[in-house]
Amino acid sequence: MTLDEAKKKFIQTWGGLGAQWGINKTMAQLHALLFISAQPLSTEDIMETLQISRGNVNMNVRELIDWGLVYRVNKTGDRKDYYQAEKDVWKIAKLIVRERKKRELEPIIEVLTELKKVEGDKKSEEYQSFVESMTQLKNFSETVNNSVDKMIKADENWLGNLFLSMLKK
Amino acid sequence: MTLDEAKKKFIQTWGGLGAQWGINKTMAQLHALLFISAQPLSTEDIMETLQISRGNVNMNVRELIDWGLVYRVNKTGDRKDYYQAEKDVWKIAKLIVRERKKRELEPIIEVLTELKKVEGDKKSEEYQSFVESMTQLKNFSETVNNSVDKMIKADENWLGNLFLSMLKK
DNA sequence: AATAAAATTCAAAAAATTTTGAAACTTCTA
DNA sequence: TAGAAGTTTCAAAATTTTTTGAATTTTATT
Repeated sequence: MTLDEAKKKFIQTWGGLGAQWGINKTMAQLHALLFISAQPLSTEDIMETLQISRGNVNMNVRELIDWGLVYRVNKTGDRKDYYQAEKDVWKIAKLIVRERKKRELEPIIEVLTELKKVEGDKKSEEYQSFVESMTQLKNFSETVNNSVDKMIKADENWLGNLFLSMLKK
Repeated sequence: MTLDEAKKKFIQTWGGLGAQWGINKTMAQLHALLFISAQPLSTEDIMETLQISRGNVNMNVRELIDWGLVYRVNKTGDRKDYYQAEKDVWKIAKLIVRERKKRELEPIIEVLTELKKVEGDKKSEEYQSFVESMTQLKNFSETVNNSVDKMIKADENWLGNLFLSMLKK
């Protein structure tokens, strides 16, 4: 397999994977393209490579920047914006986990907290069953939430330690 | 909030969450409905509650059964099939993680292994950059894969230890 | 300030996904 | 084994999501 074929295949595969995780295929492909690109790319570069429109590039790049996965960079003596992806896989994972926690996990915990307060006949099987389900789910969600916090901290310590060891040298 | 309102809200919320994770909204709602239902439900019950067609119920129930999240049960003296969801939240989490590992993580590791073998000018920055990206991603994926294996075997405090074990390799 | 180059927006079009529902099929019962 | 009850299938319709591209806005240059 040549380098170009391999890049193409990676972009396709990553796009497909993204789609299975509720991420627009083009956004995932765009992320893949920037992730494997040694140089920052311009809107034109991306349009050309992925064969998509200017508006589409703009929209998906903005979204990736929102997630913190892509940076806008400027080349001196060039008015164009160039885009560059975060390359550190651990950082990428952390950014995605942090964002999904904020967007999905925290809101669902709020909702579950509300739903546990439902009114009804406390003796009925139906009522007890529902409250029990909400309780179980809330406990689970909170455990995941705490674990994610730990993970984000653990990763920072890991980076912090690395930084220290570099200074010592 | 009454019990019926709470159930409705849970089904809506769960459906929305599923959609953000690449799961068909109806499938997620159907799962929510069965999850909070004290009794197994028939196709008719589900059609009625979610206001969807027979074919739609059948398709989504089949998919949930494939994932291991829903069981088919029979009542004696009744020819209808009834459906019941797994109620243990930790079991549900394990089933989902196991299935996504099999469907997504393992295949991507296969692809990354292939892509690392790309041919090209080993001295070029472009080549080195690509191979480095694939290597990083493959290492990460394998770490996640191993952690998931441990998690599936472990008991309920798996998650607390998951990310730590990922960092320790 | 005028011009040019690039970025952004968003309504409409295209594409993809989901849903429907009636026909076909299966299973059970008398 | 005929009929009834229930399940499954899948082509077409409906809906949702994504993409396009021209008009508008922003930014930089002379």
